[in-house]
Amino acid sequence: MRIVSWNINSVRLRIESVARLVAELSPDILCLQEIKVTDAAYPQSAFTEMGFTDHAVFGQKGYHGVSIHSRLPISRAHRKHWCGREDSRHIWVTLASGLEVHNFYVPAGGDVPNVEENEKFAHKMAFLDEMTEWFVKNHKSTDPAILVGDLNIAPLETDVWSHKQLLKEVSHTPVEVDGLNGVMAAHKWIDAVRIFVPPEEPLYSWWSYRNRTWPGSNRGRRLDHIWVTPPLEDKLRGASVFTEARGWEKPSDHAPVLVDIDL
DNA sequence: ATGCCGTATGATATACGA
Repeated sequence: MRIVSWNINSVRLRIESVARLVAELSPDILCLQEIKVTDAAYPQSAFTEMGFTDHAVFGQKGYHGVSIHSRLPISRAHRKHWCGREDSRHIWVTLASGLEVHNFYVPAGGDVPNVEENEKFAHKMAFLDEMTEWFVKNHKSTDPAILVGDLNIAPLETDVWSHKQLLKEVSHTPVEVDGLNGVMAAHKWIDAVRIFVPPEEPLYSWWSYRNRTWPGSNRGRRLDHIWVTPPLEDKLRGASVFTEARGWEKPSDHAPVLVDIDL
């Protein structure tokens, strides 16, 4: 089974890019973030044409929004609000097999990495704390589960183009990395991509629009992740970032991430 | 410190992204 996760940065604007990705990678499950559209205006028929039979959308006007499309039967879809807000940042499905697939869009966190000076950063940190508590309380790490999404944090030194220069940049500050590692440790989440791309090797999934950083200077960050619980570790067969999509016409600033699991 | 570019919106400027 192949799962692909992609921050699409407007699904309506890039629906043809999604179709191209599906044609090239043939995912069984496709998870999108930043769809930036309401449920009512979501282009669901395009996904049916791509071969997906089951759909789950958690949209929002203008901002955020996440969706899951599957060729395998979805038994239940769930949508959850976080931090007492109405944001659409988390949708998850239970497949007929019992496997859960969680799709997240963690808050970006604004510019200033200080919870007292920056309300957006406080929201990001609170979101991580809630994630930690929620998974411990609501799920068992001994059950097979997959978590994907734009987590907006690059945890390893090799997950950014310059560890030293980004230590005080939101997405790579020590307090965010600690928060993300806390989410992982509490539920025994395993970073599937780093099983196949060694931690010593630089790996990015996002390159800013604001500088001409791609592909020339390659000033990227690995903000997009795929995690699995321990029962799935031995079933992992591959994982990678599909970097070339960042070079397509009118690209998203994020590249897709994919994992193959023997299920 | 700022701009760089891109997206969305009761939009011809503004908020947001990270």
